[in-house]
Amino acid sequence: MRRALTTYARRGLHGQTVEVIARRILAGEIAPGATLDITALQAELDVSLTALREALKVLAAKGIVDARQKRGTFVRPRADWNLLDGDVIRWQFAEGADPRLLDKLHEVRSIIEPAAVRLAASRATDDDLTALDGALDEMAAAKGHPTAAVAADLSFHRALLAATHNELLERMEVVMETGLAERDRLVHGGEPHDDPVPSHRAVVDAIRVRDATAAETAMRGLLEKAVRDVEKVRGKKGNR
Amino acid sequence: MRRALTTYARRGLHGQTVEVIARRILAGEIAPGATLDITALQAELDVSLTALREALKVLAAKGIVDARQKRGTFVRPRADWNLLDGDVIRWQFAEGADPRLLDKLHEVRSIIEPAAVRLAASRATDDDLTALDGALDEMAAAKGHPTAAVAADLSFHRALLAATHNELLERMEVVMETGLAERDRLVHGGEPHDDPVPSHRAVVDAIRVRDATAAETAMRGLLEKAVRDVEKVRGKKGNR
DNA sequence: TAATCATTAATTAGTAATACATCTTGACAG
DNA sequence: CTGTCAAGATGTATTACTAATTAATGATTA
Repeated sequence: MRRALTTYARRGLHGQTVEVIARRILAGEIAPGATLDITALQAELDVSLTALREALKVLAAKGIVDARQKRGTFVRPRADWNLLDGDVIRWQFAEGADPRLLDKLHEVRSIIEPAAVRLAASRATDDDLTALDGALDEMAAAKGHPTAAVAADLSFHRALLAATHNELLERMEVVMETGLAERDRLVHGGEPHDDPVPSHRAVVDAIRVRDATAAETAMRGLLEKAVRDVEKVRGKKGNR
Repeated sequence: MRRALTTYARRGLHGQTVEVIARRILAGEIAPGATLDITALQAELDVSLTALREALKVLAAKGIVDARQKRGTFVRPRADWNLLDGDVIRWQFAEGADPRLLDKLHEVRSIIEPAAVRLAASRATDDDLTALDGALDEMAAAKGHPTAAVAADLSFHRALLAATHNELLERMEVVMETGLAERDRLVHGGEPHDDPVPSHRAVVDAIRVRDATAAETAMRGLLEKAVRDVEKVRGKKGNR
């Protein structure tokens, strides 16, 4: 059930190096098109050239930087970044994040999930349903424990995507994961929430009886509630 | 307009090393869970340890391998792979590809694109429409030139996703790109095709007049045609 | 005996110095 | 004005080494 938060290995000195450079770029501190001063970075971060290069290879693999002989290592245009990469999404939230990112993530989620429940309704196996029930139990048990509630929410949505039996849809998890967690973080601290279990159970029940339309409707209900929750918090905090 | 095919830098000896190892893993030659014999690989590919390690960093960044001290470098379970990464998708098609991958890609496409045209209908700017018209022109000019036709098709779908003004949706391009290209490759060689321009123009026209429903309908028509084309070819070739 | 803690060994992580390959720039010739 | 070639800058790769991490093993102690 437990899952790694990052794809690349974050262990060791080298992992920190990746994080530091990535956050600088993602926060806009180093702008697209700018060439990285390798020697300065090396001195500042106090790492060897080899270690630094390995860190940059990770960023290159995610489309963030590119190294060209004689021209240097530079930040690629944002259009080339692998925004569907879990690490890239996470780094964006780290600092100076565009608040609209959350809306964009939600937009993707509200495209994927209604379609996903339809597929789940036609393809879910007994194991999938067991996993979904498990997530509901987890959600019920998490009442009053914000961290556990977020984890349960993620479990539910993961189980749902898994029930589509389409690997690619399943991996959309990374897009939703951070958004979901961020939303939960934002929303918590508001008034105590109404029990999320019934609304989620409605989705599972519809999948169980293979009623795609009912499942989709129930899911759209969840999505609308998510929007209302965020709007409520934003309104309170005076954000637009 | 031209765009890099890979995200990581494929230049140099190192780039080849990544490709070789990636393809072996993606083709199943090195199974998930297996530990890589670094020294053997080094000898076989005739590269230095450093170069090999940098290549492995690229794969690590895409969630394909993980290196743990004392335990070795091993292939991560497929569930951890960044399947939404353009390189990973491309590598899967390279050899021994699961034919169902194409169906999965199409499934994602048929979820994303109808939703995308709805958004495009409400958000497309004049520039977006110009880009779409340009893609239609390209498509018209490409008549009889398979390669150019594929390129034009890709331009169209890219312009469409761009018109949603959601970066994340825009990056779904990588998921569709390879699938689209692969489908076109598969389908060409069949009988001469009917002109694709009118059906695509219908989508653009609906977007221009901001008729989301008409745009969605037109898009679903395109998607169904895509399915029929592939089925026709598969039936002919005796594939199931 | 069973639990705990220290030792060992295997393997990746990191350093450093150096040589190599290749791309860009710009000079020069046609 | 255009193509070719040389120089130099800079990323790429090699080598050899040391450090850190951790699974497994064995010793010690309750």
